[in-house]
Amino acid sequence: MADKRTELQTLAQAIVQRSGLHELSFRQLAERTGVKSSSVHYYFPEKHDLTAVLISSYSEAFAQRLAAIDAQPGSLRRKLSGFVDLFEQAAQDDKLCLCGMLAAEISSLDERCRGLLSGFFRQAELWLARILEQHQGEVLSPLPPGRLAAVLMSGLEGALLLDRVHGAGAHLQAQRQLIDSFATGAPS
Amino acid sequence: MADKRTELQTLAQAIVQRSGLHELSFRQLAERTGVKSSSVHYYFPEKHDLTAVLISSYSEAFAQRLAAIDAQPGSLRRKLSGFVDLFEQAAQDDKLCLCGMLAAEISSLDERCRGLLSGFFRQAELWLARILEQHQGEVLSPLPPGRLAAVLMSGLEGALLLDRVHGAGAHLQAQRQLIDSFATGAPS
DNA sequence: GTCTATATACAGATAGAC
DNA sequence: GTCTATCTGTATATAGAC
Repeated sequence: MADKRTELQTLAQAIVQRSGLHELSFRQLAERTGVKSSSVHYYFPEKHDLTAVLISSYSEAFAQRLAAIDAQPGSLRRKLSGFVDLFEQAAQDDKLCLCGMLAAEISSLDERCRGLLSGFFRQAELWLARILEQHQGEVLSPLPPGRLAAVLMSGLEGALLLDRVHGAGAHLQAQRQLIDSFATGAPS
Repeated sequence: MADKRTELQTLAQAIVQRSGLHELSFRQLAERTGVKSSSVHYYFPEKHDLTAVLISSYSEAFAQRLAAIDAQPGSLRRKLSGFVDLFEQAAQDDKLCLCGMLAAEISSLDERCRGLLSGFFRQAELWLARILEQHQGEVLSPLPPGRLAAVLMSGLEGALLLDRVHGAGAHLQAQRQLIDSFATGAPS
């Protein structure tokens, strides 16, 4: 681990993705990284500060992965499959999307964090809508790109949620089949 | 309110649907119903007991609404629209589905509650799959009923989640459009 | 940067009087 | 059934020494 701040942040993110913001405590964070809770407050004065950093860095990492998908050419189906892979990675670690988890806990977030959260979803859906528009010839659906983007984002966040309760990956798999049903493997 | 137990249960359900299990405390529950927290423990000895009752009664009420949809004949599109209405009602109250919320908080549930939660989703998806199968002539989708049921359930739970953050009902609306795109209004 | 020590608040839960 | 009173644990957060 590069430094203590990064170590704390990485652990905090994993805890939120697995168990939620309420299971994240400065004490636990301290114990599991070998410092005292007051030291955690040195890096992140208040819990809202830590939360905001988590959302920001998660959004940034997500954006980079989207850029990586953009970088190499491919069909719509291939690109959307790459998008689903981002969620699959979380699922296989028994995690939710950080922002999906925080969306459920929105009543505990301050205004700043709510804005960052909203930004994450806007970013993801704008990316999806743009991809769908760029490959419109490969879309076998009457839904306009923005609507289809909303369907996919809801579906993927919901699939992560439900697969932890029930179904052993079946919900994410069903989302893949939905995509295959409207995205042809045709020329880019 | 019929009796204190019912009053407590009703309030508890609303708190969980709006803010989650962690925001539900025996103290708050007591204050807002005019008793002391020890009285709440009289009705629900432990928090897990209250949680289990909430899930059970929510599942039961949900099943009754599904039966009401079954009761009056109609096209697939009409029935699925009635299903979405159940989620729409929660959304307009700024609530999530109780079980969607608890799915996010699964790490805080005991085994009994997890089983009840799983039962809720199984029930909902089996109903959807049955409806899709009964109206298979009206389904314009290559996905088998079970898969389509999983897609819809994920999508609706996710839509409730995302609409609270971002979009003012757009995600639920997009789910309705998805349904309209594959469910013909054809004869029942 | 990390520590000790502490303030303050609130959580779930129980004992026992009435 | 409802109360008072209390136990115990944990949370966020801060002051100030080193």
